[in-house]
Amino acid sequence: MDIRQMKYFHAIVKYKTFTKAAQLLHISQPSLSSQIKDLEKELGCVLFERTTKIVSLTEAGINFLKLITPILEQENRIYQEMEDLKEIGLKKVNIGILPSQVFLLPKIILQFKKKYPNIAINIFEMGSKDMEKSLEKYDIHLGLTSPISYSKFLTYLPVYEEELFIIAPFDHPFKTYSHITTSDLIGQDFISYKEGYSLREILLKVCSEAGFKPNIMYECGRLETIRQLVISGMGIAIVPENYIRFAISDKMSIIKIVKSDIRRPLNIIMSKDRHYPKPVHDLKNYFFDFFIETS
Amino acid sequence: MDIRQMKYFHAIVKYKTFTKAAQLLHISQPSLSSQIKDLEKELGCVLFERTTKIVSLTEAGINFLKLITPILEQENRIYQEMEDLKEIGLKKVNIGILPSQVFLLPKIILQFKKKYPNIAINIFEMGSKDMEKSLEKYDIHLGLTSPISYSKFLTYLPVYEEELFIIAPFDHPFKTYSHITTSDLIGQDFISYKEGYSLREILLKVCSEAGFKPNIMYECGRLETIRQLVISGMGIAIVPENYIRFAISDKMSIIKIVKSDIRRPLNIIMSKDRHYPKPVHDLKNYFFDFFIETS
DNA sequence: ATTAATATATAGGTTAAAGCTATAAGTTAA
DNA sequence: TTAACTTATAGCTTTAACCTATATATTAAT
Repeated sequence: MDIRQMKYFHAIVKYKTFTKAAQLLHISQPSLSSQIKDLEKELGCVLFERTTKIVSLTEAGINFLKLITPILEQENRIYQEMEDLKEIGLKKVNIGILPSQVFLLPKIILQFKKKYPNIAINIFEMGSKDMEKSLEKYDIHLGLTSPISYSKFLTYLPVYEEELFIIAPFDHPFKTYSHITTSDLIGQDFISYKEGYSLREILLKVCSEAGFKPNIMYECGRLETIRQLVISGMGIAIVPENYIRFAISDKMSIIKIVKSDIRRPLNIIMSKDRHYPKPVHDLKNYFFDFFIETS
Repeated sequence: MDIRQMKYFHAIVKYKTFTKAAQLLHISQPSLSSQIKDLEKELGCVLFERTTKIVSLTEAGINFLKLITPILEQENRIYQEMEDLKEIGLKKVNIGILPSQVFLLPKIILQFKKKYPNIAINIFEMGSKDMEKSLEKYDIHLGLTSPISYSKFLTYLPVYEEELFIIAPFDHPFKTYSHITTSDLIGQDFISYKEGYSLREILLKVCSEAGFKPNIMYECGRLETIRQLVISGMGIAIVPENYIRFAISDKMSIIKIVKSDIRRPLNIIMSKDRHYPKPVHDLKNYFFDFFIETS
């Protein structure tokens, strides 16, 4: 099967005769007949009921018509989109980012937009696991993440290591603490990120450092939800430095964790086997510089 | 551009080297290189960044990958579906029917299912105009309709002529009438089908017979809505015989229109230039017989 | 630095298939 | 019966997909 044959078939459906279709396709009528014959042989069923006066579609032909239509449409789209791409070079940059880091985007995006006003930035919020998958599927150009595993298809560029904090309800005993050590956390109820998010791994690591398993009351994928649950008194949660720096912090206590070696590494991750256009590299560097400046 | 080339491209993406991909495709490495080169020339952009050690996708390559994926998927589907069709011959029959006639379907479908238990019947309710369009697009095999125009691509098989009735609110003066003549309708408020439905044309014809233009209070596409509006006292409506025969009739008055030559013709319509399989012809005959039996 | 290994690209010839012209065979309408 | 129109067949030509052999380029190891 062949797009060319599909187009031939389509033309016959449109013009209702082989002869007319062949003319419009700029091929001879015998060639067209022969191609349709080959196609029918390959599919194992007759597509047209031919008489000398009229050509009609068989049931199989109708089905085939319905099946090839999206292919022909998509083929046209390919030519158009590749043409667009040639002119602009790059239409949009897709970036993956952890929910805890979205707050630092405005500054970076502003910087990027100044240099590349015509390139759109698409932001995809997701956890560490999904970010690696998205990169491998070429859905995003680069990601800012805290890796929980390492893929050989990706490059990991460390940019920062975040301190960790505890957020607690306003009336929680922790409100009087100036800082927290890991052993203070024993016996507390926790709100945690779900599987595939690095903060979950961090929580487990921190607790295992103090020698206990955390009592996780609730798991979710959105930082805002965690904040609401903490405020409402369901438990305490671990959050990273950048969340504290940029998020609204009223109605809850924020206490730093000290005397722990555990930090949350932030990496920019990119595909190894992908050639990136300049704007993407620039964006990567803006991220990198941002962390150097603010640390 | 060519599905074969798309498959070649896809294989290189998958196996990351030309040599490996060529092996899996059962062609030589130079042939594969040449094909990709041709493809790149046609598209006007480079798809791979090649070094001897690694092959990486360019931005254009990523885009191309995303664009061809649906085509490759659809191609597989074509082979599968055409294979299925060969075995079963016909998987489903699509019929178009007027909303006013759906009530007579159960009996006909039962009859059809007895003979063809493995063929599904898809029912599409629509107005006369849409039914002709659907037939011409091969979306339905046959339609039961009351034609408001005649297309040279369709065959029209008259099967019945319906009497016409008026439905009116329960407290409407018509409730005492044993029958209605067209002149009785002067000055009434009407609920009508919208453009493209034959009952709208019928209403206009009936009123013009009595020499006036109807005052249409509300237009809609669903018979059930019309019934509700009539019951709630918004106006009266013309309905055909088969609606009266099979629909629930409480909470409103139903009065026959007499001394009018106007009937509502019911036709089975089919494509002229389409080869129909036997089950469709049988279904057509079931419709035909049904009307002979019940008239 | 040199060499071995491994990758893609190029050159030139072979083969398969898509194309052509000419003509046959079938159908409809005058 | 014939003229006009259709699709199908026969046989040849041309295009392009494919091959092998070899060149070129890069990496890794000696």
